[in-house]
Amino acid sequence: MALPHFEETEEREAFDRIVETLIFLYTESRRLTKEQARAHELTGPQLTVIKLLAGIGELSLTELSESMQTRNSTVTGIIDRMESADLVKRMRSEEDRRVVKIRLTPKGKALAKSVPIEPMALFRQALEALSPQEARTLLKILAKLEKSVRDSLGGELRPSADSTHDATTNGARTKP
Amino acid sequence: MALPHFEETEEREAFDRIVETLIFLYTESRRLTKEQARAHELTGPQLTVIKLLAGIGELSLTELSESMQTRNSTVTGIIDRMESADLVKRMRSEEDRRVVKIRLTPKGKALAKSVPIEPMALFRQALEALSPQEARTLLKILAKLEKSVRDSLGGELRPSADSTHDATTNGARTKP
DNA sequence: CAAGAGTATTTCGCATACGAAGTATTAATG
DNA sequence: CATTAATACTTCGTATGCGAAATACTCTTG
Repeated sequence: MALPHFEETEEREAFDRIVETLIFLYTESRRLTKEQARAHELTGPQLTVIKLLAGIGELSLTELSESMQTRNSTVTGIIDRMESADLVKRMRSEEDRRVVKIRLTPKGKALAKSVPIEPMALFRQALEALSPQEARTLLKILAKLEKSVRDSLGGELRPSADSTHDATTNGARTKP
Repeated sequence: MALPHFEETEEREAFDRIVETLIFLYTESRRLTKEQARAHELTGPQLTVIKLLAGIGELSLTELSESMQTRNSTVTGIIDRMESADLVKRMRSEEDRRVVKIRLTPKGKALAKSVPIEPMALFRQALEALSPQEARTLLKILAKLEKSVRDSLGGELRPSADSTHDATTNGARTKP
């Protein structure tokens, strides 16, 4: 417990800078995604929905909300607006009538093909500045942080999110 | 240009996971900050404002919005609500009458002292799981990413943000 | 010093984003 | 089989968060 005071302060500064930079990267990527999506009459989250559905075909509302790391009530609104714009349609599941399946309409599919932008493209592009070695190291450290966060959150986490890594996330994986 | 196809795919996967994890860390930290702030009748951004002002004393609206990495119009609303709650007060600057200076009220100061939570506390706490070596490496890689993003954004960035590192950010630095 | 360019904030409309409560449906329990 | 618990969504109210336009003021130039 007798850590030199100097190093402790230095570490605090480093932590501050890490948090700061992380917020910058996230915020700026999001902002640019939104701006680019706007050129195609879409919002950021709507672009994410389109890319997710184009890759997978059909998702329930809950699957969508988990992939996008938001709550169901948020996605309900997004899908409402996309349905009004005829980009997407809702269908009740046959097996479980509580479930709503969401699919692209022809218009939605056409749009998915014509829009080249990936969600969080800015961030992806920035990653190419890293050497493969650095990318691996970054991933390893982030995974450790993720584990630490999940442990400290304990039971508070959304149920599905704690298994492996299949939450497809905002970063719409075009081909699963 | 003749990279083995295998490695290229692998790298894409790694990029996806990095983006995914980053979003997870940001989103979950934000969510918990909000939840904890609520115990003190505050929202997440309001907590950030309070911690920033408690550390520095007085900030203009633009300084606040840069520190929080949001737009002026967003902060106007946050300050409106905080002013209604008597947590903060607006004062016109003497030197430049366009500028609005924002300060804590006595009630705001009291609250700042009684609330132990730092914004993004979850994320800060997770950082302690890293070794000093890992923290240094993470910071270095994130800095590289930040530079890459700033370069590709070019002139699009908010003017003040490209100087050094004084943007205090969401991660309210209590003592400047 | 007057006209125009530039800056700081606000206002407005819209789209997330969240939690709490409500509804419909399915599963679990006795 | 009837309750009760659990799950999937929706609805509602509130708070961001953003860009575009308006307002008020300051700085430049001629």
